[in-house]
Amino acid sequence: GYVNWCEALGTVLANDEVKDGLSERGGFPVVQREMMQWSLRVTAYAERLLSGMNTIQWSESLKTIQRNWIGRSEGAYIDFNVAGQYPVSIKVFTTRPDTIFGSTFLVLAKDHDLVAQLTSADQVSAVTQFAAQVAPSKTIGQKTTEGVWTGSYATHPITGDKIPIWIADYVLKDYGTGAIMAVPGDDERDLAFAKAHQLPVVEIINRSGLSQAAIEDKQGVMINSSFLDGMQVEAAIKYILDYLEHNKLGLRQVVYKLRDANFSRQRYWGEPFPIYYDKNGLVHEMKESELPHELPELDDFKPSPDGRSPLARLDHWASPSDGISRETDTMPGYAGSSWYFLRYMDPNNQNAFASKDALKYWQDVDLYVGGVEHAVGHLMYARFWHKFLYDLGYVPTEEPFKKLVNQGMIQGIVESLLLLKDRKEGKAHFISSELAAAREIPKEALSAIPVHISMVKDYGHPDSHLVAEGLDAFIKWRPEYTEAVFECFDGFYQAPDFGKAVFYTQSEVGKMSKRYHNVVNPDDVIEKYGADCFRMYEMFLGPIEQSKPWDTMGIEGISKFLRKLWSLFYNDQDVWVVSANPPKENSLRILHATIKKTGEDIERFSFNTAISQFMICVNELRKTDERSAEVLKPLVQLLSPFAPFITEELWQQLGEPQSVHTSTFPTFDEKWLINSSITYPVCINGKKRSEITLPVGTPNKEIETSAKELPEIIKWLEGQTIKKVIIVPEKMVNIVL
RNA sequence: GCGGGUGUGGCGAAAUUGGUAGACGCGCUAGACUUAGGAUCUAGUGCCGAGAGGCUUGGGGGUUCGAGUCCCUCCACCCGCACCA
Repeated sequence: GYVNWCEALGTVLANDEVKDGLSERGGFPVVQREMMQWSLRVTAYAERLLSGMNTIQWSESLKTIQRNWIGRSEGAYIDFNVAGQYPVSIKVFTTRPDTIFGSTFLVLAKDHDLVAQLTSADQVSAVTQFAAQVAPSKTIGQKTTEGVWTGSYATHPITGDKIPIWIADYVLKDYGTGAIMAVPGDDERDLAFAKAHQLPVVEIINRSGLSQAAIEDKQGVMINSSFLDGMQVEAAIKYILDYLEHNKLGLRQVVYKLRDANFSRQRYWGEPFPIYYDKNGLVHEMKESELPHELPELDDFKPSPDGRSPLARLDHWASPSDGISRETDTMPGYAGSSWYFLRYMDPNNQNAFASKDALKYWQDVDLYVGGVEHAVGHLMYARFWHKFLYDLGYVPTEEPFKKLVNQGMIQGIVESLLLLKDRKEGKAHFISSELAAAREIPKEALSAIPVHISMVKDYGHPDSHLVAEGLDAFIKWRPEYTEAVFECFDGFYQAPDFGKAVFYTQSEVGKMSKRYHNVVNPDDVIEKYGADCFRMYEMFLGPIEQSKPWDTMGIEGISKFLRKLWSLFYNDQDVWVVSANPPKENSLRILHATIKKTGEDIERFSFNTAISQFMICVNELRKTDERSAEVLKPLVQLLSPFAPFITEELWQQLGEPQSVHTSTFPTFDEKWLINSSITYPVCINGKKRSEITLPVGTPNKEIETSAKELPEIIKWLEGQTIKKVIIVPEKMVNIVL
């Protein structure tokens, strides 16, 4: 069949590897090309890939992306006979069979198989010319009404009317049947096309009385539709489907956008297929005794110019004996990524990918953390693959990934110099962002020229700016601006003398990208602050699923925290200060509160709040001068998933022979969490005016009396009548006036 | 156009079940120590106001003793899909 061929990459690609007619990797043009290829029948699992989503804990957005990709629609096939060419008929797909009486013409994709046969002699030149137009290969986002008449007519299956058959760009060959019955009375695109080519329009749905109902909404009453007249749309759909099926004019059908996935690549690096062809070209599987089938050694990995795999050049391998040839294509990357996690369950097994026992024990992947960019590629194929293995009885679950969390992207700050679009005396005129704001210069009058963040002083700070060195570096980097003037608060500066210029940059949150020259290399951060600090800061930035900007300055907060933590163990003379003395009550209270809070936070992936609790805990412990091992040991254990290196070091210094990472997470003791008194906020009409601390178990009556006696409250109550007093146990007091 | 999501201080954010909005951190301000400070420590820091006090979770409305949280409505931004019949 037809496949996505990318000349530049020298291989075919799966649909999810093609975006807007270009290869996702490299952005090279991709064309349709007829080739003999292996493909995975993912479509056979479309329905189960959809229904399975109800059983897994994935984000709604990710599920939606997969649902859109599968693209299920329920409708019908309807046959239209071609007038004068019996028994030729055109099968169309529609989700709105109820609108059949409004169908005034048919439209085929221009590469539909019947086009040549339907084209009349006098239309041949028009049709071939139109078909030959390099289809603005998926004219991105643009609707078009281009098309031509084939010269033929179809017979309306119910009314028997003759309706013209057209070809047009807006009907796609690879969706449905590649042919539609156009209903300009109820479809925007059909209507636009009908208007452009003066084709008749019949209203078939009365929407009067319906407010602003969108044209696609399945609402309204049928009109001009013979026996359907007067029915509501939903009822009409059901009725006409029964009618079509009963009279053998059509068939209920569900179609999907999802297509079978191409599984052959003309590359060296990939699993070779355990397949060979005999002299008649028939396909055979390799015997199990011949497995594993491994890639042969090769010196030159480039594809051969004829579009065949590099393996095809290796004659003795490709044709091991007379009349026998091997499959020389290899499998795509997603072959391995669809099941590697199963192998982890039993990595040394020589007989199977994993033993029954291992599979029974491990089952599936409990938690998968990954980027949303895999939504329609890897994550879809892995689910398909897993269901297939399940059907064969090789895995115990239908879904591979029970719970999935999409981590957000770390963004960067884009630092730009503002350039006035109007040049000053013919020279480029840059203006400090403070000045531009003060003068209220509109955005349209300015271009933002991204500047490399190494040139910016106080990068990430609100006052980020360039001084003389930065400006020098900038014009050296962008010589076209050598002559430019830079307007700062205290006047104009120009090369070569930037003097004491302070030129403020515009700072915006955006992607970290080479294009914006704002990529922060983790290696550099780790070099300066250490891996623990880097890791913790990434967790501290915000909720895991949210994209958030990297703020270089903020990392100091975590760095300070780790130094404070260290200072609980070593004083500033680097002397070990941990003692075996028992801790005081307050230390135990904060420790156990921290065990509880961070344990719960970890369970709900709220790492940023767990870290904030660690900070509170360390700050509290530092206020005392006790350095009790009884408190510090569990603290090190709590922190070990967050700062694995520093905690391992401290753990050893605490005299533990085993790794902290094999120790068990501490448990909290409820008795250290119970308070003897409670501080109640006292509100008047829901606004806090005072507070009062009372022993636990104070009866409501007493709470109320005490609250009313507070001086601030007395003041507010003066001359007012109390309507009621609400006391929420252990929470608050609200006096309603 | 359809679908998903997000709007809270100068910034990143917290508030888990309708109950003290702004925890924690950055930044900023003042002070201490210091030859020095881009180190450390202390205090302050939502906004308006001299103060009393008022205002405040994108805007407007509602339910409630009480709303960031629930309901209605509008707006802005981000992401995905997009001629899907």
